[in-house]
Amino acid sequence: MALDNPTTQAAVTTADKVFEQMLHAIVDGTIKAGSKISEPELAKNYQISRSTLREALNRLEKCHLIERKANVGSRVVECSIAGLLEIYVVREALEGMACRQAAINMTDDEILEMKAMLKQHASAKALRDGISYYQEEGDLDFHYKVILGSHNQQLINILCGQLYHLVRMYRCQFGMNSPRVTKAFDEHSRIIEAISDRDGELAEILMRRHIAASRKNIENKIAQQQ
Amino acid sequence: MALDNPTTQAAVTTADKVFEQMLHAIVDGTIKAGSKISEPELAKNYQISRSTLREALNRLEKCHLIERKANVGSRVVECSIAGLLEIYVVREALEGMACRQAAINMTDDEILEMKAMLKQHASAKALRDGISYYQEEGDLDFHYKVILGSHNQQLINILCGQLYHLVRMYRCQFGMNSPRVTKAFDEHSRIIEAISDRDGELAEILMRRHIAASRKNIENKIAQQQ
DNA sequence: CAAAGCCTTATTGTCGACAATTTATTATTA
DNA sequence: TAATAATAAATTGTCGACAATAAGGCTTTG
Repeated sequence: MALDNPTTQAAVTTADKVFEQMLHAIVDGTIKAGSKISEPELAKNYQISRSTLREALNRLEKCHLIERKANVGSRVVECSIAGLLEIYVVREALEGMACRQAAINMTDDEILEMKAMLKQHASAKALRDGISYYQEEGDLDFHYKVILGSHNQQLINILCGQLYHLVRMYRCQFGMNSPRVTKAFDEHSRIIEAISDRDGELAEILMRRHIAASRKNIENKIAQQQ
Repeated sequence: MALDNPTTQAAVTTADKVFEQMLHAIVDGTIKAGSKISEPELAKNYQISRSTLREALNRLEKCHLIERKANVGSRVVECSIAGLLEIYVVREALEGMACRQAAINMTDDEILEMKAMLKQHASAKALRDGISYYQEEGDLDFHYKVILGSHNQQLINILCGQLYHLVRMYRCQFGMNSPRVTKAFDEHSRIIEAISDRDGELAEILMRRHIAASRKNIENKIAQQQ
């Protein structure tokens, strides 16, 4: 499945399974943003012990999806405009660098794969233009592939392991089917081109612009609403 | 104390205290890099239950200081040249952006504080030139202040909360008293100047060069040794 | 003798209960 | 009545024990 996280290995332990269930629930808002987490209640719901639940909570905390205070408890993070913009700033820096590294470190096979993926997205886009949900998945696919292509384990961990869960949460809860799909698609093409040319400097610049454009798009939307 | 982490609140629970003890032990190599962690053994050493120890281990995992495999156990991370260079790449991207944001978001008071700190470092440096341990602390102080000055919670969490423990670990275990102290000091000055001028673009460029210079310095050292 | 399979041992994952702390409620007092 | 103090309830932190899984040593077999 497109949105599965390439850094997480298959869930073997029950804590892992509960973690994944809660992950989805938090991302899609079933467990509401900002809500308090009651350990006894959730443990009963999932029919597990509190120890196991706490293990799952620790994994969620690693993704910055919940926050814990000693002797007080856990809360799901809030989704605020300010928080969203903060994430964009981090993404601009990190994915820009990931893109530069990808231009250096990607294998030729990986580049071919990316081109194929983009071609597939192109036809899917032609098919159902405007409907953006699949495009959103495609967008994440693209960004994942670039990040993985950096071959930098730290970058991969931070971006795919933690930050992207938050990104998905915001996309779900703020319902972003942006009108940028077509433009974003072109930008993706040029980025792949730069990577293919092994031009790390250009690749970084293009990726940073690509993400900054998304951020500005959001900022404009907000400005309009007010 | 200079090296204390500004993002971590005072340790109240015993798991917190054990976490801090293990943190120091791992950073300075008392608990060897790459070594396996035996839960029963450590629990006995610290005279706590395994549950509490596991809580501490989870915090260490959040800092990427240990790695866990399901049903197998935890290991302290290895310190490799490749791993160190990976961190520099991430720092170049993130601290560069943090510096840009600091130029935008720092208060005038914070900027004054940074200037004062630098002046203090200058006198301390004149006093004991060449001895770099204190300078290392000063260096971390400087970088911390810039990161905090970004006023971006995500940046602060990633850099101060996780990555900097690893940075300190590498510094301790690879024993880096680089001959770059003087040069680094000048670079710090120029960065603060750019921030003071509210020139985010320049501030980012200077910080990226500053970190890239450190990375290249290491790469050269390695190249010489071989 | 080497390799595969089984068994023993040790380690990790999970559970339920108790202790410590916080939060909510009630009672008291100015 | 409002604010404070004391008390009760609930929640989190910690503990020790059991179950499930993996690692190491042993036997067996080709």
